[in-house]
Amino acid sequence: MEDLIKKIKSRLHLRPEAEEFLYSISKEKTLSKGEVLIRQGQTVKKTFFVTSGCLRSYCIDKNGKEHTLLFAIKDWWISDYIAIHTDELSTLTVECLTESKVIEFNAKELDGIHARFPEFESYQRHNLERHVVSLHKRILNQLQLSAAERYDLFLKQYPDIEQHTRNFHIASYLGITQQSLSRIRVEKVKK
Amino acid sequence: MEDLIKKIKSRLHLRPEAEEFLYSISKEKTLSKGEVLIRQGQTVKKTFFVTSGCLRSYCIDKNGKEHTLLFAIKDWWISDYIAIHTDELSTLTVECLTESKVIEFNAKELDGIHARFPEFESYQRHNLERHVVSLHKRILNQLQLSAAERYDLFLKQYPDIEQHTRNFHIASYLGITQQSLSRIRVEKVKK
DNA sequence: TAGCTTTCTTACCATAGGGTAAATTTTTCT
DNA sequence: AGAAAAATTTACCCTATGGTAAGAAAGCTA
Repeated sequence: MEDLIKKIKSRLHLRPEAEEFLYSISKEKTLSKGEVLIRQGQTVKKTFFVTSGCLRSYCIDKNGKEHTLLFAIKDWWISDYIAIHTDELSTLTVECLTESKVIEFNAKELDGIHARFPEFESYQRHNLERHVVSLHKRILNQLQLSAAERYDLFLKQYPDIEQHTRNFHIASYLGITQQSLSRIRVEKVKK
Repeated sequence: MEDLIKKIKSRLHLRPEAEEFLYSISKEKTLSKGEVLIRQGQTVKKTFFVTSGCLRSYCIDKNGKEHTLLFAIKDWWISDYIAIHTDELSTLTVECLTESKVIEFNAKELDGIHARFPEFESYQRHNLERHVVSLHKRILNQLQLSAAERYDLFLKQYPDIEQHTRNFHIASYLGITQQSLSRIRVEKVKK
């Protein structure tokens, strides 16, 4: 929990009452590899702040293939925000890729922080703006880069994620098969 | 400008002073087809609310190919949010696809509305949350759907956009060439 | 309406990446 | 450590999409 408090404090004066509120609605959890926090098709009420380890969110398409939306490591949030903000059933599964520690929140309760402590509004707005920017960039990269270029960029942008993931997770994030990724890796070594 | 005021009022009690503030920092513009509002490589200070017509934002890759990030029609906002929120030069070009009317804002000035009228914070947070959801969905669609499926979905989701755009614009949004889109359209008719 | 420009279609061949399956390597579990 | 399971690599062929180029259609402009 200290990690989250520290992260918030780096950008916001955190009143003791607000800190207390956060403690009162959070639950720290240690998860083992393979554990599933949210399962496609169920209702989603929770959101998670990662303090160690690595998780990913992905969907399973009609042919049973997995497509990774997001990896989350230390200091990232993860959930199914599509489900949370549209009140639909989850389209995503969130699973643990390594033993991890997370802080669990009920998303609605956490959202209540904005009404109680309005200073969180602009903090959260800023977080969302940055998230939007990273999504815009990802879409543009997907449109204009080859698979090999996307892989290079991934390694450069997220060196800390690669350590925790299997290649087929990365492939499913890049939008290619693991066989293609394997070929790309071979070509890289040759150079 | 009434369109924007109306849109805001549908979700927020808009104080007269806030409405006045919006008027004081906005400028209505009529644009002709082909006009460029933001050009790749320049600094970006403006953001636009569309009241009629259609615009798009796109980047040009190292081979000169265009990739469309967004179409904007009535009641949508458009700018280069990557540049605005990272203080970098624009990676995007924003151009008019048809004669259009927009309301122009200086992005920083507009941002000041949150400090002056804090009720806009949660309004904007909600807008950003919905935007994030649509971007998540777009990424997942890009990962799991074929080009033909993405085209069908585009027509279904944005019937009002298709009227204003050329096919090669849509192709560059879907991540395919206009020749491929042409083939897909032929196949659709056959069925 | 004619002429010019842009967009769309079609055809051809090229290529990046996919699907299946088997062999190999790595990881996990006991 | 050794066995079992999972992941990766490799090979083969296949398919969706790309690139180029030319002709047809549509849209603009005078």
